[in-house]
Amino acid sequence: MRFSRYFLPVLKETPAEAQIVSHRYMLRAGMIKQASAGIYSWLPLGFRVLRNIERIIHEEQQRAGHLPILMPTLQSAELWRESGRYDDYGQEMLRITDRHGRDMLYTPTAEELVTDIFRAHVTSYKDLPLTLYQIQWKFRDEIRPRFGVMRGREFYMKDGYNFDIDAEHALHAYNRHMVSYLRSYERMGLKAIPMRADSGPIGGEDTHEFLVLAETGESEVFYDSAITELSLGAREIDYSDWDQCALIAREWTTPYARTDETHDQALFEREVPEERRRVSRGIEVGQIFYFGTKYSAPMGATVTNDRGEQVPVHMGSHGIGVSRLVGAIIEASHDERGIVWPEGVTPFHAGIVNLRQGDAETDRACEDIYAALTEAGLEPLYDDREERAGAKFATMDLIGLPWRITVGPRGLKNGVVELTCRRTGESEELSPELAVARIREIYAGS
RNA sequence: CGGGGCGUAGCGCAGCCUGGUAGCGCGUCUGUUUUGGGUACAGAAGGUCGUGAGUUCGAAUCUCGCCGCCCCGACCA
Repeated sequence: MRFSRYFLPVLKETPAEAQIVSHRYMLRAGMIKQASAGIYSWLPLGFRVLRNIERIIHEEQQRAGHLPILMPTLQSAELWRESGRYDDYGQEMLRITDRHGRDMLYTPTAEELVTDIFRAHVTSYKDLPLTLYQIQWKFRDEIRPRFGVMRGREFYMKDGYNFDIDAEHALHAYNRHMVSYLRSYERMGLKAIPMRADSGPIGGEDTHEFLVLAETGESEVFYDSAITELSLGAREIDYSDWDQCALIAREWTTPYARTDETHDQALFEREVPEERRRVSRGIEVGQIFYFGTKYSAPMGATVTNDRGEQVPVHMGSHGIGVSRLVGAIIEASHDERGIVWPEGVTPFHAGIVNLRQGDAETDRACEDIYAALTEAGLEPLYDDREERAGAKFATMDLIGLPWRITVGPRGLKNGVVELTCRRTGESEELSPELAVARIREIYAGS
């Protein structure tokens, strides 16, 4: 993409309403524009990141055997009366009346609708296990939206639902989700810690929240520092292997890690040696639940088991805040100059900075690099504006592309360009061909 | 919803107290200049002062209503 043909309205000054760093940078980098309180439009750069996160989640969900579907944002109140949540959910649920006076609502979550789909089509234990998920807009009429996309009223969320014949199978689904979530966050360059949590309005018995450590987090968290050392890395995972999933889940849930909701100071002090105790803040970026037959029983989502009995299915649900993750990643990865995107979610793989726009040789060198990267299946952002070097550098730093190739007449005289890592600030001079090769290497396999 | 604050050019703000018909910086446009970390000079465009009513000869400024946004609290992916 050429900067001159892109829509990237960067701001030099910070809009007054933005309080936290991710919100400030998202506005300054031209990623979002507020439409009203807690509701945002996504501009091209922000939309790219949102799509990248979404893509990773889709890939990891399907790798775990889960099936993507898409359910409507507007739902009839009827199903919600059936589960009893129409009255329970409270003011947070946005209620709408259609022209016939029918009660509708903008979905805050979709247990009812997915259960309705399930009971209409699944009748035998032989069709289990089944896990359906979607990535869809949700609306929760928060009392006080704030922090940009971190606590919007409208937000983009992955929500999944597993249906299993009994508690043991549902437990495997729970573990499987934990592993698939850990993998997803890792691919996004995030350290997200599963923490024992409260179930809130979803209800249920077992639940973990995934927290990204950041000073601006809304939850206070208490954990054993050992947990931040854990990593899935290149481990081969077989999602149909109950033991492997259970082992990984145990690995991540054994060290003490809880939010203020469930924190137990005495247990914390008993279990964790003092030098490993950490008290910090975290951003919730996902949660998984097992809630048994809470919805299946009242809504009649039953199957016939192998003894010919009608039994309600055991269910769980799982959510990842996709739009919130955009903010959370920035909170976890930025410096005083701007965003530092992890390679997994970056809106463009590399930036090309032309230091002497209009100089025939420099222009051509930039075009060649641009073509070579594009040829390699990568998406560069070429800053071809008539701007001074300083302005171009400042923009690149702000929008946070992890790699930058700087091309100027001075270097070209010696046959070199500069390759700079946004995270470390380290630069090296090398030939244009080598610079392209290095970038290809960095993104190989992703 | 309780408490606090704000709404003036695309963005950041001053002007309001003490009414006299709107200004600064950045950005934008034109030209010249400059070119390896937000260049300099000259010129230009751009505002129903959130909105409705009231007071007044006269309202951005005073009064009341409404709308919107932000911050603190109780709640949440």
